[in-house]
Amino acid sequence: MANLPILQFEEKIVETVEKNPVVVIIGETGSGKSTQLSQILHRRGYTKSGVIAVTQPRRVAAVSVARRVAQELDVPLGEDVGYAIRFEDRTSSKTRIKYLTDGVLLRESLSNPMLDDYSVIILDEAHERSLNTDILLGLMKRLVRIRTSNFKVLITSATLDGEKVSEFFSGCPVLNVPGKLYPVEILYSKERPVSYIESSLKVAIDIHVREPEGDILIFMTGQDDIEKLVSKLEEKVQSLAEGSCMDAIIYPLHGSLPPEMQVRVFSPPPPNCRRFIVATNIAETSLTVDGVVYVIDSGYVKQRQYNPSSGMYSLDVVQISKVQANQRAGRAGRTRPGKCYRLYPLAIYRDDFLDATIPEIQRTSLAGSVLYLKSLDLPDIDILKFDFLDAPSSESLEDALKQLYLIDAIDEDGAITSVGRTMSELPLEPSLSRTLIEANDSGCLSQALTVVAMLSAETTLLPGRSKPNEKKRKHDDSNLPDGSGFGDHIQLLQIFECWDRYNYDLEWCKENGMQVRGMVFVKDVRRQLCQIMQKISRDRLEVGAHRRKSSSREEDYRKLRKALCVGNANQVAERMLRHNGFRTLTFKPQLVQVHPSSVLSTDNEGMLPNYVVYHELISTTRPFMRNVCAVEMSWVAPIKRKIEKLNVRKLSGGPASSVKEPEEKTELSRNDEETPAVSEDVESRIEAARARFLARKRPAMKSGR
DNA sequence: GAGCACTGC
Repeated sequence: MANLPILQFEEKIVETVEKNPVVVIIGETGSGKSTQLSQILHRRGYTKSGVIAVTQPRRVAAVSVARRVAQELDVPLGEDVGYAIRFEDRTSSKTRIKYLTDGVLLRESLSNPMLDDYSVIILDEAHERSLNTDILLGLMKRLVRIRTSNFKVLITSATLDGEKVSEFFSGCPVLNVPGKLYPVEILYSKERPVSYIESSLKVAIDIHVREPEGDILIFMTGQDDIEKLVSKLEEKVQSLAEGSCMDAIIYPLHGSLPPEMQVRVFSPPPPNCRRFIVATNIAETSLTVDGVVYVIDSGYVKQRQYNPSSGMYSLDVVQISKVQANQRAGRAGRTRPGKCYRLYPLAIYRDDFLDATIPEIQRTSLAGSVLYLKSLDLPDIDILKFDFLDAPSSESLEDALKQLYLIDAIDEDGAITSVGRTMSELPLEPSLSRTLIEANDSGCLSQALTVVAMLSAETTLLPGRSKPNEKKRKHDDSNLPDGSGFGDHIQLLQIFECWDRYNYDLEWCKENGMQVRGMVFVKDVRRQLCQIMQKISRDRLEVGAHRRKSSSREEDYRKLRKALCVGNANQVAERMLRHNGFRTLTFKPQLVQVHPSSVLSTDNEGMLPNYVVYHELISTTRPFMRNVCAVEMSWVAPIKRKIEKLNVRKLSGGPASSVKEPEEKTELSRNDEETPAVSEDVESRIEAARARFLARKRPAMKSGR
C-alpha cells in the first residue's frame, strides 16, 4: 500500500479538492485510486460532516474494494467501511466510507434527492460510461450547484476523455495520477486480416514457439469464435514437435460459461506450462487474469444497440474504441513488461477508431431512465434538455416518452402519472413494473411477480438446451411445462411453480436444464419485488409462489395475460392474415417473427394467435420477438386507440398544436417518406388484405407452409 | 427453425 503512486499526490489532491467542488482524477490501472481516494479524504476529515460514497459499475468491484479498504484501515467490514449492492447492504450507522454500485446510489437519490448523508461522492470508473453513471454525472452537476457547502464530487476517468468531463463541469481541474503498469510494447499488423481467427491462431503459435514464458490473452467477439479458436489452438499445439516448446493449456472465457469454468483461469497453471486464454471483453474490465504477458487484440467487440424508430435491438460486431484498445493492451503489463499484438494497422487505430466507446445511454432504450428522471420532479429540469455528458438523440428520448405514455406512466402532456410514480419505485424496466401494478389491481399479483422475476433474470435456461416442446428433441428427458400454448411468459411461470413444488431444490434445476445461479437470482428478485409491492399497496397481498388450487388455471392465466397486455402496451404485434408472420403495432410497423425458441402454440389450422405481446425485439438473422404471450383482440383495441391519439410534440412538453388533426397527419406522412418503398408496398398490401378479410368474415384457411 | 457481448436496480 505504501508504494501506491497516488499517495505521492496526496497533498496535491487534498489541496485541489479543498478549493474546488468538482475534481476529475485521471488514474491509470494500478494507481490505487479506487482504494486510496476515499482513505485520503477520510484522513483529512471529510467524513466528519458526512459519509464518503464511492460508486462502482459492478457489484463484485464494490464488494472487493470495500473489503480491501476495511483491511487496510483494520476495521470490521460493515462498520466504518461498508458496501451496498442490490440484495445486500453491509453498512451501519458507524459507516464513514461506503462503496456502492451506481444503480444503488440512483435508487437512494430517489428517496433522498439531496443525498445529504454524503459529504463526498466519488464516481469511480466513469470512463466506462455505464448508463447509471451517466445519469449520476448529470445529477451531480445539478447537485453541486444546489448543495453549496460541504459537498465534493470526484470523478475518475481514463486519459482520453478526462478533458471532456472537465468541460462538462465548467472546466474543473484535472489531476493525473500515474499507474503502476509495466511498459507494453504495441505491435501492429500491416493490414487487417481476412480472418481474425486464423490470424490470432498464427500469432499465438508464433508467440508460443518464439517468446519466453508468460500467458497469452486473446480477445475475440463471442462464444462461437472462441470455441473455434480454442479447438484450432488445441489441434496446433498437439501437432507441435515434442520438446520444441513448453506445454500449453487452453481456456475459453466468456459470460455464458458456468462459474466453475470461469474461475479456472484464476488457479495457477501447472509448472512449465503456458496458458492461452481466449476471451470476450469480459477480460477487459470484469475479470483480471494474472500472469498475462502477451495480448492479441482482434480490434472487434460484439455490441448491443437499440434502434428507437423500430424499437428493435441488434447485436453487432463493431470496431473497438481507442480507450478499449488501450485497456486491452494494459492487460499485458500487470506483472511485468509485456507485448500487445494488434491485428490491425496503426493507421486504422489512429484514424478509424473512435476515441471512446459510444456510451450506453446512446445505445439503449431510455424508457426506464426517462421515467426515473421524471419521478425526481426536478423543478428546473426539462427531461428533453437534461444536461447529459453525451446527450441521447431526441428520437431516442421521444421514443421513451411514447412508450411511457402507452403504459400510462405519463399523461398526454408528458407529466408523470400516479401509476408512473409507483412504477418508478420498482427496480424493473417500465413494462414489467406496469404489469405488476395491473396484476395487483386484477388479483394475479403472485403470478405476475414470478413472471417478472423470471424475465429479469433472462438466462435461466442453460445454453444449448432445447426447450421442451421442440420437435427436434430426440428423447424427452425433461418434465418442464410448456406454457399451455399461451407462450413463454406462462411457461416461465409454470417452471418456477414447478421448482417451488420441489422446495427450491437446486438439484432439480440441474436435472431440468435450468441455471442454478439464474434461478436463485429469480428467487431473490421475486422476494425483493414482493416487499416493495407490500409497501406500496398497504393492503395485505397474497404473494406466495404456490399455485392456488381453488380457482381454475385457465381463468388465472387469462387475468395474468391481460395484465401482461396492459404492461406491454408498447410491445404489441398483430399476425398476418395468411401466415404466421407478425407486424408490430407500436413502432413504425415492422415485419417480425416469433423467435423459434418460443413455446407459443398454433391452433388446429396451424396458425398462431392473432395478437401477441413480446418482451423484446431482436434482430439477428431476422427480426424476432423474444418471449411472446398470446393476448386477445379486445384487450388490444384500447391500445390501438391510444396509439392513434398519440401526439409526440405534446408528450415532449412542447407547445400543443392548435389544430390537432393536420399535425398528426404531417407526422404520419413524414414517417411514410422514411419508410423504404418496398415495405410501404408491403404495408399497403397488408392493409388491403385486412380490409378484404374484415368484409368477408372468417375464412377457413389452411396454413400454406 | 435460431444461436446472445457485458453490466445493473
